[in-house]
Amino acid sequence: MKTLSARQQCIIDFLGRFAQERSYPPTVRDIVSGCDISSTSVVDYNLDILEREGYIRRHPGISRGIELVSRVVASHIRQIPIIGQIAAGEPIPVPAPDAWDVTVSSEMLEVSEDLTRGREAVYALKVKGTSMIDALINDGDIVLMQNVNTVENGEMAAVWLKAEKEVTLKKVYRDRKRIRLQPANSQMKPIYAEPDNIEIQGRVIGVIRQLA
Amino acid sequence: MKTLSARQQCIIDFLGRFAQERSYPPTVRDIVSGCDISSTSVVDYNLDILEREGYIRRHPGISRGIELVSRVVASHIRQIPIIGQIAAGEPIPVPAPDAWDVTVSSEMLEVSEDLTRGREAVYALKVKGTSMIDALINDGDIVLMQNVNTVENGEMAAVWLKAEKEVTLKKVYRDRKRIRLQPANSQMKPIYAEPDNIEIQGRVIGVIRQLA
DNA sequence: TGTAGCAGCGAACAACTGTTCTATAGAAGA
DNA sequence: TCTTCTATAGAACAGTTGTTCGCTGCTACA
Repeated sequence: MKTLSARQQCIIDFLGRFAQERSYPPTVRDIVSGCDISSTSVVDYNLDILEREGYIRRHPGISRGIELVSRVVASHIRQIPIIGQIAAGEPIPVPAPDAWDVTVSSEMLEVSEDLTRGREAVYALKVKGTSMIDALINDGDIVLMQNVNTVENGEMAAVWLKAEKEVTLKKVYRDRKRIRLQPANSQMKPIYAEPDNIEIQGRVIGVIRQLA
Repeated sequence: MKTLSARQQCIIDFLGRFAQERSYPPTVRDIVSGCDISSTSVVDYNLDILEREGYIRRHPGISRGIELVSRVVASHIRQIPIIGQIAAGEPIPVPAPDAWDVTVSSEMLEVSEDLTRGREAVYALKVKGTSMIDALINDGDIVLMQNVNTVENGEMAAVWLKAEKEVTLKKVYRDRKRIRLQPANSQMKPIYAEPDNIEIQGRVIGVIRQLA
């Protein structure tokens, strides 16, 4: 990427502002008036350069067919339903099939696609209490979960301990016969469980914490 | 809002899909082919209804001038620059004024407005190492920071300990003469510091962790 | 049976808009 | 001085696109 001329910088800025205010891209002639340029061909000329340098993407022959590539990301927003809470003493709520519906769930969380990585069946839970401290998760945090019944070795999961009637967030490892549940905080010791005492309730794919 | 006809529902869906895939709205004729309609006037007719019912907004005479109002979501998204990393042994990078620029920063993070709460001067840092464990922050986490020099009592801040040449994330309390730095993990003990040994480098407003 | 309203169709117009062509001026280099 | 490259300007063309108009078929209702 070479350095941009003042005019090219102005065009990039204008593209961003325009798309922000209205919700569609500008025409070549919009840019003419927005950047005090006196000919559409000058805009065309500079847009070609900006595309060659990778700042924008053009769609030939299509009106308003200009994309700001750094903003492409903006369209990859995902809405996640917050379907309940997670606490040590109770199993996590199993998401009902219609809970995904945007209109049904009361609270929605908006995250970028690169946090969910395109996974299906993702939902969110609010953490109640400080029992997940050893997973580096505090009271009030929001946990992003994926609705699965099994996890790979080493993945963080919500595990229901049947005998203890307790849910815990741990990294799950299969050691020979037993299951090793390892806290995210490596300073803490793992606990071991019999395979038929645990139930994987979901995979933890992320944590979001809001302070003050 | 009345219930929509199948055709109107199809148009709404198409508007969403189209804007998602490309990053500009469709033309009337795009809708014609996208919804198997045989005349542009039918689209025009139904768009008018959709606008009257409040589902979309139209910009007369402007090509691709159709906004999906229910997807206002896009405007609740904020782009945060990831300007560097935070580790125990080095001061956190002070954001240069132009680091906010979308085109300048290499990596951007997208978060919903309710995470930043409309604050100014917000940036993000990637956590390097496990030295922030007592703040319940792990290696690889992303910390959302606000560029301020002072914080309220009890707020989490990035504190530079001059003598120790170390940055740490703690809740800051002013106790009589000394400053008490309290870990987020309430099981951990606070440390105390002299006022002229510390420098507030920013307020921590959130944490994002991505697993597996 | 006649009327009114809704939904759709096809064609056409006029404005909008991307693109191209020619020309000009300055800077850099041979 | 001549050439080349870059940046700009104005004009024109052709395809794109929003909008309108007349017409048809259907249903409901009196």
